[in-house]
Amino acid sequence: MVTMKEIAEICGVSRGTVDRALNGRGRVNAETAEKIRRTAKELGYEPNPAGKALAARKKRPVISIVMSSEGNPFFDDVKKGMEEAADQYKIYGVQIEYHTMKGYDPQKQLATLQEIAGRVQALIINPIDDPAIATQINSMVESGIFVVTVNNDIEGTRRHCYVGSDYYNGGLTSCALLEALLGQQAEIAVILGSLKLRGHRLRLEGFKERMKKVPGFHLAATIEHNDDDIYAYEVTKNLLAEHPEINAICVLAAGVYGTCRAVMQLPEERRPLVLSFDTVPTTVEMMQFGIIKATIYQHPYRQGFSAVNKAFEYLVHGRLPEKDMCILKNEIKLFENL
Amino acid sequence: MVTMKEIAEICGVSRGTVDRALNGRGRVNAETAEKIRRTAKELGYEPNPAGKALAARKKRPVISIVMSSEGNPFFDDVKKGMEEAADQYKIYGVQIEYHTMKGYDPQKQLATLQEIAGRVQALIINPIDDPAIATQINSMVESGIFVVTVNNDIEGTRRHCYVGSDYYNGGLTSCALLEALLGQQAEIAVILGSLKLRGHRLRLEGFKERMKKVPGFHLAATIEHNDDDIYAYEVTKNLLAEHPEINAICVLAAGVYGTCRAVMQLPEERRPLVLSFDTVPTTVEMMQFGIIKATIYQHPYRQGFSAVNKAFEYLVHGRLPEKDMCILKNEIKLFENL
DNA sequence: TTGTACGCGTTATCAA
DNA sequence: TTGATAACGCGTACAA
Repeated sequence: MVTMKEIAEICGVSRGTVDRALNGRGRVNAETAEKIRRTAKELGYEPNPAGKALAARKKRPVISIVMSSEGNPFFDDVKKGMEEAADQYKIYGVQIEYHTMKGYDPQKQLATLQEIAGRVQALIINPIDDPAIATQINSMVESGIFVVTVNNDIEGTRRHCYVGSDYYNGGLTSCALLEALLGQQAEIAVILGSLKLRGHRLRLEGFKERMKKVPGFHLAATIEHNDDDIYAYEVTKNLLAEHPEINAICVLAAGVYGTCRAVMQLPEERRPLVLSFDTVPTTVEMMQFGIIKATIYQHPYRQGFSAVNKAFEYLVHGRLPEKDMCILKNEIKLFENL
Repeated sequence: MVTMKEIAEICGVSRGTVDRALNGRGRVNAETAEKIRRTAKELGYEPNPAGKALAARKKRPVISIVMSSEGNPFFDDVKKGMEEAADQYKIYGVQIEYHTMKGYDPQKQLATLQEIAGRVQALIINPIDDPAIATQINSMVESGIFVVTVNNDIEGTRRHCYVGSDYYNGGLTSCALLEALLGQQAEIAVILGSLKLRGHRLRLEGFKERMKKVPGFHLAATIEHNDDDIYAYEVTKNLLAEHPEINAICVLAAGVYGTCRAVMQLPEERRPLVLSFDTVPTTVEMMQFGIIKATIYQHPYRQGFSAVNKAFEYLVHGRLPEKDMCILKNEIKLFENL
């Protein structure tokens, strides 16, 4: 473990000079700077985070979290992960503020971003898929704010990192699971919130791609319900009445409860197999009743924890994430291993 | 965020006194000590780890890791988790030493433990299930060493924490998965390493317990292969010849490859469904070939990382684990979501 | 362009 | 029984 002090002694300069050379703060002779950087490299110098943390303590950097989490129980665990991470890092003087909202109105999210833009050092956002948001994110990155997208990514931005699941793979996995459970023949209904949402689109693409390997799979219907349980209930009820041949329902996003309530109205022997995503309380309840056979889990707690962790590592230690994607695996859960 | 300095000012004493009072180093007046402790509590004082790390840098505590990992690829990921955690913590001056061995000879592990007993501050062990080991662990705990069992627990000890999966639940999950994939009828062979190993026993118990819910499930054979692939191959071959009615094989531990090679010799339409545990390279290969339908994953990387994390938290911050068990979930993997 | 000095929170040592 | 002081590694304001 080499320290700046040691490097200073070796190079015959003061600690201040080493600091300026290594951190590119200018005001240092080009040759000596070069020499310092070289010896630092040779000796494998790495700054000690503990020292950094102590010194950076008075800066009190602010991490702002912007999420459309209200009324969406999936985000309860994401937030728990964020809070526990924040708790672990509070001694470093990092401050965290939450901006939660309900629904996916781009203007509303944009307004929040504009409000915080000049005030925060890092942004963790569950972005709404809209050009105005992308533009705003880019301008914030430009101005030196560290940006992490969480749970959903947004294209066309220079955000530093995405933390979340691989939606396309989630669709693949859902279809593969269906094949494993049901065999080669199925009349399938796919239910999702909205094709306007990038994640839902990607899951559907993955699902369809995997379907190509199973000639006996037929997609009887694809339904959008705008994340509304009541609407999902009505639509599913009509669907099952019109298409009694359906023997599999894959809910690729939210609205799980409404769909399940519709399925429960059928006599047990006529109920289709139901697959879902996530493990919100109502989903767990439906697994307990045997209505949902299996669900795909995308580690919400770890998403929240990792997102805050990336921001923290940058703000306190100046470390950029190794990869610009932190992908958490899609896991399959039966009731037994929830 | 209260600091010792602030407490010192409030109580009208020096930082040194506050240090002695709060850390029970003696040599401090009983009344002032009490006063200091009270105000610290009132103000919610918590020591700043960054300061601690800096100050404790020269102590260089040693964490010793004892594992029967050689020749067992499952532990590759466990070790990777340990190494990355160690890397993250090296600035705190923690030193890590590995003692790996091959096989499960209690005397050999005991000798290692006796060698390190007087020299280390923490022990992370994948314990062999033997009374002599239990006794030695207890005596080490007694002498102030922080002990974490990893991947396998051992009964009758006062180890501080266990990090690993729930084996009983793994058995439950394996059987539930079989039911989901195969329906209510199955002639099953269960294959495991050794009933002398606690984890294997527990998985079998869980499996049998879950079987009670499915009257059509019949356990045709239970086979031990002592974690030897060649032996597993031979035994499986004989088994399949004698019991052509077997349509499901659940490998509850290692020997997966040998079993699969035997299954591959059958014509495709006569091959039983195979379930396994873990995702070692040979298992992944067999999933690619479609021989193994699904496998149960117990987060080896996170086991390693968490175990080192617990030891670190104790040695550097003096924090005991909140719970004496850190259970990582059993996850179900198809080839698609590996 | 370079060096000095202080502060961050904790622990350890030595002097009073 | 106490207090003062130095040290740990880094950042920074200020002096030279």
